[in-house]
Amino acid sequence: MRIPEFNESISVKEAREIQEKLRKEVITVDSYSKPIKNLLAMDVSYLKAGDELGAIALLYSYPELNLLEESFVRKKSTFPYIPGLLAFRELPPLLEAMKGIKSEIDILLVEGQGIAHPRRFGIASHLGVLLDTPSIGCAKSLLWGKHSGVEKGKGSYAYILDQEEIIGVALRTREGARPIYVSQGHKVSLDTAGEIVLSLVKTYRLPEPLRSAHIKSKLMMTGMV
DNA sequence: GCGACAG
DNA sequence: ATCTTGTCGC
Repeated sequence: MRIPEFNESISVKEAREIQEKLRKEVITVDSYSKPIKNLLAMDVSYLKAGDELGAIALLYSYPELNLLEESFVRKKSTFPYIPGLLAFRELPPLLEAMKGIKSEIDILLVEGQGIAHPRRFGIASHLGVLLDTPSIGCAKSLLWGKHSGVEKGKGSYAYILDQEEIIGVALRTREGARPIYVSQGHKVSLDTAGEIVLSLVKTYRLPEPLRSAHIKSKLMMTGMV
């Protein structure tokens, strides 16, 4: 898979303009032909002190979830964390990590929002559009929109709304745990995104691939491995 | 001005 | 995101 260049020296204003321009490319209906046979889980970890980011990409077979490939890179941060502009901070290292993955990728699972974003262009949508690959956004907390209460049982959900528009789902993946926030990244419908995420949940709140990515990137970053 | 605010 | 042990609750 060819990885595009990413302009890392832009202003906050330009970043928002890029989102407004690229949001037009997002496709929010299922738009892939071949069955999904693998999935790339991606996450970024930090160190308490310092300005380095550690990005990891784990390729799993789907739906068996056997780890097929793994790539990790460290990179200096070039953009601050600003709500709504997370992609400009984390995409550079994530794209770098993807260069270490040899196989063709069927779908991307990204830590963060898809279209559940003020400009409908969270990091998962951004990555999906740049690579023209189906992607799903999966976040641990809400950035944009409102939702009603979610029933107690696993699999229950409530739509995330911005006015009248549905921009994602608050999905209960485990009883007694707060819901997670799933939204279309690119080329997948909300239904499909929710179904895939739920199929990846085993024992914990987070889907297994993202949970592993969290743990592994943290270990790599702290030099524990 | 006030409140909200992915990682 | 990150700093951190025990502890309350199902």
